[in-house]
Amino acid sequence: MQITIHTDSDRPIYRQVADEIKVLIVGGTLAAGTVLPTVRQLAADLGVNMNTVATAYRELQNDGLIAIRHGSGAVVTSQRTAVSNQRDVQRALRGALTEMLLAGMRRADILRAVTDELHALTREKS
Amino acid sequence: MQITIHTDSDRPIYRQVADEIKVLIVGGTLAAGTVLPTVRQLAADLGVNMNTVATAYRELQNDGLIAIRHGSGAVVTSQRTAVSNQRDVQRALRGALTEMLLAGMRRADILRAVTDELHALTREKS
Amino acid sequence: MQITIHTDSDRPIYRQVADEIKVLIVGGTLAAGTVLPTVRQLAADLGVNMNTVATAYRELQNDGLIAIRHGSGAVVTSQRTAVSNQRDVQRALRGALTEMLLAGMRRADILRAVTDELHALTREKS
Amino acid sequence: MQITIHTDSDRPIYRQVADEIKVLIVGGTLAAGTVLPTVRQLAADLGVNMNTVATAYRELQNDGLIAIRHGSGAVVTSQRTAVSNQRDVQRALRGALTEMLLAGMRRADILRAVTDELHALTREKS
DNA sequence: GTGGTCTAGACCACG
DNA sequence: GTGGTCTAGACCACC
Repeated sequence: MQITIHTDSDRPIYRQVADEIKVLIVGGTLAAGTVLPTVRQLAADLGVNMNTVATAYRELQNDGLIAIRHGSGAVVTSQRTAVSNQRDVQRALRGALTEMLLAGMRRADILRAVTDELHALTREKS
Repeated sequence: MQITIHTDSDRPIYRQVADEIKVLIVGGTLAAGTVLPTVRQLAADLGVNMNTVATAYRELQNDGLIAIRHGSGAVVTSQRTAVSNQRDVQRALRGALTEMLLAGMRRADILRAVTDELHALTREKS
Repeated sequence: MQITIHTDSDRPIYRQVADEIKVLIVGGTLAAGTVLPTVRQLAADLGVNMNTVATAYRELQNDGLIAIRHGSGAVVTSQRTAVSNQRDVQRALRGALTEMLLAGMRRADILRAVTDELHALTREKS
Repeated sequence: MQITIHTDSDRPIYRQVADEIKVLIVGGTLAAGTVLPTVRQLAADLGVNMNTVATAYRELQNDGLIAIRHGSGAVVTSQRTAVSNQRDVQRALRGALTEMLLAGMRRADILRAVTDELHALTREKS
């Protein structure tokens, strides 16, 4: 499971972990029935605290995307196609565009940045 | 001033306020020279503490979007003096793209949403 | 950590703290990776409120000089990630020159002081 | 009396006014015995509040540089050659240089900026 | 009356 | 235990 976290970001690590896994599930890369690594193992892989991964898994469980089986890891349970609503999307998108416009970026710059970052994000998860 | 905040959101209130005003300025709704409500006034309107609004205003001032003059309120400055750095841009962009991926949007959907919103934002500015 | 503040000064305490740390970082006394004291610790040392130190740290974070990680303190980042904009530069420079003119220094005195101090600052860095 | 103030600066207007006059006196442009404009007139010239100019004059009086004569303006009284101490100078200079180094400016850039700004400051007052 | 700053204390998110 | 945020209230600088 290829996950990249940015410790220097202001987004909580547990959320980065959860979000990356969510994207994989929603995107179909992780099908229902797939077994996720144990909390302990993923924590070791990422070099983060076990609590952090546990929190991420708990969030995934709350979203109904995985089932945590005591002693035997977690399993992807859902085929949900969306875990974010339109309002959040619009707010985030508008904020990002505003930031880019403030940076003096032109339409072409913005579109290029979007495709680049999109490419980077989805490639990391392949 | 049309600002709505969500106390139950996980985004800090001061940031919600700052971001909303930022969008209004970049969108042109708040033109350069416009006088913002006083800290106390806006705090009363929103039902939050004075300091919370003051923090939001300070952030806008650091971004160069408004000028705060002791004893005489805050005014919107020219957008040309504003600055935004690459870190802020990347952070916002990455967050927005993640949000869209979580909504189950595919590459084409995302690009369309970006161009649409970009169009909407810049059109408002005229 | 050698920091001294002057409560009777007209410069805000949080800015004094931030500026002193900034000089230490740029001068190389605080190298990248160095862990700063916790907010509570430094506040206790200086005899000021926690929030005051937190404000100073936030300013340093906004400048990209330190990275604050929830639950695990603040560390000095590489100077290369730091940013400073033209406004800050001009403001500081104008203030310094005015101060020197008020001290009765003439053009030659000022230029010599600048080169001397510049030499001292960059030499410390090695 | 050629005085320039920057309302967008974070330095208080009254201090800008006071400092500019101080520089003129310390620099010898305004000799002892010279009569300053009335508070009312200078306020009108600068487009600022009368209180602001009055505060500036009061500071000059406290520094022993001028004498305020009730009803007949203010007169330069001193030939003091310095109204700033070495500690303030060093602090301001170090802060400005730190800011410029953070902005990525090289030695040559810094020296040029200093001479440029110095020229601008002293020319304004001729 | 305006914003700036600081304090004290509280609660929460994070690791 | 760490930092983040918010509140309430106070005092000060500024205009």
